[in-house]
Amino acid sequence: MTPKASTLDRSDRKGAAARTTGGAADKAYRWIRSLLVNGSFQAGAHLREELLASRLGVSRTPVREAVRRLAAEGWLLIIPNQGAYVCDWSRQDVEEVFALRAMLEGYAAEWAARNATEAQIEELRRLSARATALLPGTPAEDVEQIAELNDRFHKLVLEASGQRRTAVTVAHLVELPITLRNFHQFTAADMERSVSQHQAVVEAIAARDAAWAGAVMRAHVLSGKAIFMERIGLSPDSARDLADAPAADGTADATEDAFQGADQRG
Amino acid sequence: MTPKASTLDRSDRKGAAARTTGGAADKAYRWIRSLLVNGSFQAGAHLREELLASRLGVSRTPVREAVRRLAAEGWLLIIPNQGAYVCDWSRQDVEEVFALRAMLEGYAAEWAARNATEAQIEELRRLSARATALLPGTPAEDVEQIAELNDRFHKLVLEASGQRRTAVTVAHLVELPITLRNFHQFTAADMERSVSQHQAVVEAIAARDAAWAGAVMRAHVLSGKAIFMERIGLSPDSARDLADAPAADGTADATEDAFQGADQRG
DNA sequence: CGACGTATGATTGTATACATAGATGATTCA
DNA sequence: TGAATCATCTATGTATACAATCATACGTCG
Repeated sequence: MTPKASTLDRSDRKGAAARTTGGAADKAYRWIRSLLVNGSFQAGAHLREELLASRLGVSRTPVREAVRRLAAEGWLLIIPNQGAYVCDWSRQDVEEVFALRAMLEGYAAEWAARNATEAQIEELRRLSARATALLPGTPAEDVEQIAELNDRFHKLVLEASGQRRTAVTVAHLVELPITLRNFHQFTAADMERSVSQHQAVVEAIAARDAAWAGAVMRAHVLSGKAIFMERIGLSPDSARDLADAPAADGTADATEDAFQGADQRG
Repeated sequence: MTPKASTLDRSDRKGAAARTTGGAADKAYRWIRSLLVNGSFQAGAHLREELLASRLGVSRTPVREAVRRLAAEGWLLIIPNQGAYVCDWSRQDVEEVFALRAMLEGYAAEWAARNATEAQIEELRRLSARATALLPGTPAEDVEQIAELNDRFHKLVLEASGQRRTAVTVAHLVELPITLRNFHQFTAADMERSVSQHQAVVEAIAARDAAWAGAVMRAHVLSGKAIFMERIGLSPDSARDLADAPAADGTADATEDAFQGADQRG
């Protein structure tokens, strides 16, 4: 069998084909990414290829590939002949990402209302219901679960839309530190509202009402933005930038420490 | 000096710092990309690292990096342990890209109306005027010029918007075979309309009317889509897909031939 | 005759070694 | 003392060699 499917599953396929045990490059990618997600690196930190490689027990080659991939996805900034630095995010960047997500996911929701299969709608209902069930307690551990359900919900809407380029584009935007760590900042009330909004999205899609679905989804995303901007102060504008971190006050040590909290699920 | 600037100039910076003579990886990237742009590879063709490397006189390592980058940008599809294949584009994909561009560039135009400096507006006027001046003749060579002006115009609007993530996102969408090769399909009338639409965009931005600017830009992009969908028949649906090309009817030879037309500006 | 299992060849994936550019620190001169 | 230059050193960039994996083709078995 030769390659089928035009375009889409680029990343999906790679992830799928190489499952969990895939190549060393994928392992390195997932590992470094997990470190970035849970904020183990401070913004502006310099990632050294050899250090990462030795930590993972692989050579620099696959680490290099992983780093390049992460840079392409917006996690890292690569300066030629100098290395990879953890990106910092200004208030402007954050607002923009949410605005883009609102547009794109709203668009996807419209198409999902037209194209979703009954099975997909049912699955959306189930995800929504499971999140609802987890709401009352929210004993810290469940937050992780809800975040996971939230993630799957949004991905499923994108998939159900049939708009493949949109899905890929959104994936690049969503896979950002802020967005991922976002959910942990939600209060119980916030999560309750988020879950009920998901229900509204399902309802709109099930009713095959594209305009409604789009509007609800846009509102949902922007509502998340509002919560996020409120919770995280994110210093007034542009925050601190990468400038002085690199090697001044022992960033190397900080980088060292970062590895300890890592989940090496390889 | 340590890294400044948050986020944005990721790719820009790399391109800038490594100018034209940069590293071998950049050279390979530009070379392969140019081959993809002018359609030297047929859809579904299998790109072999070693062949590309020997053609360019470098090792596989930088070629590998270039290929991964192009895959991340949507030009190629990488299948683990198998290689990189040139992506094919279905009618669905094309329509989607235009729809996304309309949304994103419309959004950018709105912000450009708010944030553009007088100098930027003046530059937009100049670009628009130069394109108008080239219109009458359009002796095949000028088409290239107009396409170039068109490109700069759109990029400048994105820049003037101050929305950096949007600019990066659009760049990923625009840098697609169809979009690039699009302009060559325009008739004289098409180009005339396109140029006049640019003028309208400038007018709206200069008037600081965000809603107007956004609407005009969206109309402009979708108008381009209409022309494109009409000119290129793009077989009814999904076109041919990658299936049977790889090695059946001498794809290797086709790949060989592709290199001859390449502009090695390295 | 068809299908499955196996062997071979080609290509990608990874490791290691070397070249090169940038940063850091010392040294020297004004 | 300050600044500029140069040497050294670290980390990235590239080349090469080796290992693993997949596709193709053949042979054998049912």
